[in-house]
Amino acid sequence: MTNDENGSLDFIREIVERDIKEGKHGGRIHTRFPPEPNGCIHIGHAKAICTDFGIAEEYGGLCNLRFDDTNPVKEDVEFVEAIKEDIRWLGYDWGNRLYFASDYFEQMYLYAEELIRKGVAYVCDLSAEEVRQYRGTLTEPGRNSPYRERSVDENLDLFRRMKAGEFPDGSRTLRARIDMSSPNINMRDPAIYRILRKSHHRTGDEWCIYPMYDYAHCLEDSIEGITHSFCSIEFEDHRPLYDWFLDQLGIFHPQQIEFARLNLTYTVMSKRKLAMIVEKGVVSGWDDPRMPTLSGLRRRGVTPEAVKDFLGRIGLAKRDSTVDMALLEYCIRDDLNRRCMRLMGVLDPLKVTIENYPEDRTETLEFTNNPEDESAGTRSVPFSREIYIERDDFQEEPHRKFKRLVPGGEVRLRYAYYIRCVGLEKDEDGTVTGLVCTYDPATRGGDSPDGRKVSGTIHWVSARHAVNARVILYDRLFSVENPLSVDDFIGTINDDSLEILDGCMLEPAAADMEVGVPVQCERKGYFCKDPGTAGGRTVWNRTVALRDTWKKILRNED
RNA sequence: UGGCGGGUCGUCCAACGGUAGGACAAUGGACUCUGGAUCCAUUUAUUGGGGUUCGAAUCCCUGCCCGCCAGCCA
Repeated sequence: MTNDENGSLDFIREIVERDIKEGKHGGRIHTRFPPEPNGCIHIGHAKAICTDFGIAEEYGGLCNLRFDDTNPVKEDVEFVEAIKEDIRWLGYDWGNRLYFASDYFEQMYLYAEELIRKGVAYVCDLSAEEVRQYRGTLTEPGRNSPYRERSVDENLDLFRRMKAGEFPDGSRTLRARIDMSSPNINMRDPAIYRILRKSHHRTGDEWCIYPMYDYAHCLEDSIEGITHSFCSIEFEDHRPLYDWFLDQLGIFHPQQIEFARLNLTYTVMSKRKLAMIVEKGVVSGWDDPRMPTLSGLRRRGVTPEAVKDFLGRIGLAKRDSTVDMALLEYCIRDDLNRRCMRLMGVLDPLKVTIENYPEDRTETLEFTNNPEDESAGTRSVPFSREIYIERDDFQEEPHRKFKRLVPGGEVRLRYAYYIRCVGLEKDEDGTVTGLVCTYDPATRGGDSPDGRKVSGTIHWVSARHAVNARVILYDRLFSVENPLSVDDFIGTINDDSLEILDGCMLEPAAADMEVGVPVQCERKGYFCKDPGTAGGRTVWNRTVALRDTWKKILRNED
């Protein structure tokens, strides 16, 4: 993500380059990625990760990983390891700079006492409800708290007793003393500390007061010597507060810069909403291959390179936008096309008997592993009298533009032989249950010596050698571009987002494929082996389908 | 209706006072032992109105539209 598709710098990199040029912070670049450990990383977070880590990398700087764990009621250790794994998967390294906001609780407390001594923070006894009433509204100024004029000594005494656990949860807060009539509601004496008796995943019961985000975050950045603090656009009107705390304390002052978060069509990108569909069992978990989470994409077979390519293409700006899922799919195909080994896999098998091929014979044919990459070499694939082809590669009464197998017609079996359909078997319902074909021995390898052409080439698998597997087809999780445009976004879930196919027939090489490594099943799409199994058979996830021009032809006829 | 931030092809991003360009998508064609990939071509945009200027997407004024903010969440 050096720059965007145009070769021009995004506004953040412009700022960074200017700061380096002007020698700000001695030309030092130090960023941080500050996740709250309360959910899994999704591709929207990946945009932030690639901005934070990517920019540090590009400009010879450092990026810290810091868990922003200031709210023990929402956070959980289980997410800490998962988040670290996702960042590593993207290819980033925080070295020995793994931090937790909770590491700084003592220092933050000391800074708070300093604010009290300066007369810019006070202990307020108003209840949460009262605070709300005093705050005013968007159009009306707030009113000063009756506790706003307490003396420094009284505030200090009260704050220390808050810390000592003398007061019940929620009974008091420490607030910044700024301006209750500020048009920016964030500046209307925001809370700095709340009383909360909840065991913290790292500090246990050491604290019963916890700092609020606005107060904690700027301090965390300052303590770590962060030069550029990137965050999403909704924090823009928190920036005056970020700056205020730092200025009051007179400590190292990082620059907060906001950019637009990523939205994608046909999905949702909020931890809360993703958590909801996990909890409701709409998907199998955070790593369900339909989820926009990094663990979901990974399980589906998407590579970090594809994700990073995508992120590089969408750019970095302030205006809110919704990127077309088709672009992500393009990036995935583009990446996989170049790297993936090809395999023959028949998803909906139709048995073909080649009547002039000896019953007891098996021969070995050489297949190209990847036409895009000669170094990928070749492999041996067995051929025999009975094979499977894709059911929809045969049409008894062909569409006028159909180029595959038809009664009496000839087609090429990929890298094998020309075959001609000479008969078909049907059950009592008239459903085709098998085909009888003849092959031309002279076309071995797939070329005819007489130069005659066939209209199409289809894939196949030797019946006797096939690996029987379950294949799961995934589609977009939601049926509408913007699920949040309706009241009940759960109602727009795409009922066809998952399709289980049993009895799929894969060529023998499939058995040797590693879990999670995507391959291209020619003419069908990209697939990878899932960690799970079904009835002793392997399960394959479809990463993404190949572009399907045939489907488009049919669609455009309607 | 208070504040802050935004409005450029269908979508995303450029153009930083000097020819509005790229990518994806779409459409048409070429090629092809994957109806894949590749290649070529085509369609489509500066939020309205005023100004400043030789010249405005860009600067100014003024409408309009969109997003965010009234947690003791982050």
